Order: sequence, then structure tokens, then C-alpha cells
Amino acid sequence: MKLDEALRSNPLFAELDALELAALAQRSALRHCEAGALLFSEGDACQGLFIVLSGRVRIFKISPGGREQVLTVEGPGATVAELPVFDGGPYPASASAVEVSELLFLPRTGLHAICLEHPQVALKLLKVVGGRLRKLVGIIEELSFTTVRHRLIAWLLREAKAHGKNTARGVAFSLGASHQELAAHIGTVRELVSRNLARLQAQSFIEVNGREILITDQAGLEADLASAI
Amino acid sequence: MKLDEALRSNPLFAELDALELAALAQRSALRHCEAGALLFSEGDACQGLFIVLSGRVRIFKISPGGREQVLTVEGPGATVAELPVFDGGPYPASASAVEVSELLFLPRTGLHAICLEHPQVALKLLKVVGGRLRKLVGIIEELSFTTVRHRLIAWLLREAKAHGKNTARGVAFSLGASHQELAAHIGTVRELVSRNLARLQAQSFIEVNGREILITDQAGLEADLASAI
DNA sequence: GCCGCGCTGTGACTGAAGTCACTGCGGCTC
DNA sequence: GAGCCGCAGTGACTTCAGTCACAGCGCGGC
Repeated sequence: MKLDEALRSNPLFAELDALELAALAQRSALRHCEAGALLFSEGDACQGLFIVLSGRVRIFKISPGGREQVLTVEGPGATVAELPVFDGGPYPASASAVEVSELLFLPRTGLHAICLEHPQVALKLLKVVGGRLRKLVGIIEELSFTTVRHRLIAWLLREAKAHGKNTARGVAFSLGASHQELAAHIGTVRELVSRNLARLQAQSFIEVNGREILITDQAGLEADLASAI
Repeated sequence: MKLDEALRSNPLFAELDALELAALAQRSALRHCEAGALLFSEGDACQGLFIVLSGRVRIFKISPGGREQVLTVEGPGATVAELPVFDGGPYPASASAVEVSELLFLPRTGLHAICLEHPQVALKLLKVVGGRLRKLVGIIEELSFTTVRHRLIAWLLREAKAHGKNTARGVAFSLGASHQELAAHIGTVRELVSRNLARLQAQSFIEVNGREILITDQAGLEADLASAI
């Protein structure tokens, strides 16, 4: 059975034996999502957690005015919405698929039992949740202390590190998203992304060609980050 | 032994028997903090978690420029720094005592073992950490989508709900802190707190008398919050 | 009492952030 | 090819946030 495999390959459930995996698999459900599809909305009662099998899922808050703030994007192997499973509350944010995605849904009943029988699972979940906390604290730090320019630079540098390719003239990569989406990641609006990119190009830190970015002066960008008190 | 009692009374360890409690107590240490004392700094290696016995502890980030952003304030019975215990990383934020406080320090060695033997403890920790996540998401939402005025109003209403006393003319309470400290809670600077309080008073929503606040038009404040798209 | 210190209130200013409106480009459909 | 639509770029403008400087107040210490 396909679900079985997917569960086994997830490090979270490494401890479970075949029987337990089968029992879990039987209760879980495969869910297919089109790009942009909404998985759940902030405030919905939380029924269980999701495991991303393929594709990517973004977790975000949305303001009454329609602005979005992305909290995280999770890819294959990651879990989504671990926390409310254990405190019974509603989802604190919404989730949607970035691209066509396949998810495994595990109902909260059963997860509890597994954690009690296999404390290692609970510890691993704690680790995952701990990582989320760090990420959120980082977002708060950026929002509270820095400017849009600063956040954009930080984002470019992170992206370059993660997906960039070294070329003769610098590190190149593609914004994998529209300015609108990028703005949602760094907590601002489309126009400011556009303007700030233009300004960074004017200052010869980067070259922009459509959605392709070439960082020509990485040290300069890093210095700019550091200088901003 | 005093530590024993303190541990037993904490819901986290309700499952442990006397022997286990004693073993844990033996390894833990009491720590006394003056008001304002620093417990640990962001980036320090995490050695264990703290349980607040008395007083209050604030967790905060500090910017290179010296501005602070408070993430949470924890009182008696609460734990502080649960997460890094399980992912081994450094503290993501700093902590200091708001007032004279007594804390119990539990080294991470031993906590792991307890979680493995008593999975209930791990589940309770997950619940606590889940609550923290919610709180952080709330802070991000406020920082990303709202203005200082908005955050101040929200803070006043929360405070009124938590500590306010109904009077003939409205709900009264005391800012338990300086404008500086309040600013750190809502992510801004002293001057803006001062100005916005003055403006709310001028608009007859509140009356300010030193650190005493009287909310004379709670409905008005709530409407103001809701109207801000 | 007097001094010093921390907290508060304010005015003036700068710069950042966000909004609105419009243009233009490319791709897609029919 | 005409028209539509989503995305990107930009100018003009408004509002908000943050900084600096300074004055006044209240309180505790000496």
C-alpha cells in the first residue's frame, strides 16, 4: 500500500513496526491539491496533521485587508500543523498549496496513542515544533527591527545560499515567485518589492532580469545588512 | 526538601512518583534573581529549562540598536525555554526577571529520560510549546498588519480584561510598566506610546492619570480596532 | 533642601511604508 | 489578430514610524 511506504519513509515514524504503520495508514487519507488550493483556514477546528509527500505548502496569515504574511513553506517530508493536534485549539493560520501537491492526512486520534507508546515520536515532534518556534522568532525580529530593504536583502541572500548557482559574475538564481508572493514573505506590498529591487540594481548590488537575479556584490549586500543598526 | 514540593506542584510532573521527583530535584538548582537580572542571553547554549516559582520573567529579543521586543512574560508555574532543550540549539531570545524572582533550573540531561519514561510529560510540553506558537503567530500578525495605535489599543483591551476593575465610569487598571517597557511589548518606541496614549485620551476613549488608565469608551476602542482594515 | 536620575510629554523633522492610479508588457484564448 | 488578464514598473502623494532635542516632573538619597 502506498500510504504505508510514505509513512515509513518519514523519520517521525521510524520507530513504528509494520503492524503499527499499517494501523496508522489505515486511518490516514491521501489528499491531492491543485496549485493554489486552500488546505485549511485559520480558525478551522484542527482535525489532524498533514505530511507533505510532494509539492509545497505555504502557511500564512491573512489580514482583513487581504494582505498576506507567509510564516513558512514546507516541502516533501515535512509535517504541517503538528501543534494544534496536541492542544485541541483551532488552526492559528491558513495553509494553501504552492504547486500541485500530495499530502497525507493523519487524524489526531491515533497520534496521541502513538506518542504515548512511542515517546520518541513525541520527542521528534518537540524538535520539529522547536524549529518552528525559532523560525517565528526570526520573523518577529525582522518585522520588529528592520526595514523592507533589509528584509529583502536578507531574503535574497538566503535564497542565493539555498538555490543559487555560482557563475563568473556572481551567484544567480530565480525568484521562484511573483513580487506579490515575495512581498507576502517579507511582510510588505508588491510595489515596495519592485522598488527596492530596482534600487538594489541601481546600486550595483544585483542585476535583475525578469525573475532572474544575479548577485554581483554579495559582500556589499552583507555589509549593508550589518550596517543597518 | 523545598525543590521537591515545587516540582510536585507543577502540572508538568504530575505523573512522577516520589522517587523520580527526588531524583529530578537532586539535579535541579534553585536560582534567585533580582529585578532586571539577566537569566540568559540569546545565542547562549541551552543547558536546560526553568520553572518560575515566584516573580515574573520576560523573554525578549534585542536589536543591535538596543530596541527590545518582548515575546512573552511568564509567571509562577510556567516554564521558560522548553524548546531548545529538545533541539539542542542555542536560546533564540534573551530572558530577564521583571521583578525579584525565584526559578528552578532543570538540566536537560534527565528531562529527556523523563519524557521517554513518561510520555505524558512530553505531551504536556507539546501543549505548552503549542501555546507559545500561537502567541508568536499573534505577534507576527499584529506587527505585519497593524499600526502602533492599533497594537496599543489591543494591548489596553487585553490588559483591561486581565487586570481591570469595573468602576462607575469604566474599566480601570494600571499600566504595570513604564512607557519604555510597554513600547517593547508592542514593538515600537517610548515616544509613540506617549503620543498615542495622549491621542486616545484626546478622543475621549480613555483617561490617563499617571500610570492609571480608565477606559471610558471600551466599545469605541473595539470599534476602532475593527474599523482598521 | 538640593541634586541627580529616570520617566514623561512634545515639537520639529526625516525618512520609510503604503496607497492610488496609470502604463506597458507578455502570454493566452477565442 | 483582437481582446483579456496577470504581472511588473513608476510617479505622486499621504500617512506613519522613528529620531533628536529639550523641558518638566517626581522621587529618593545625601
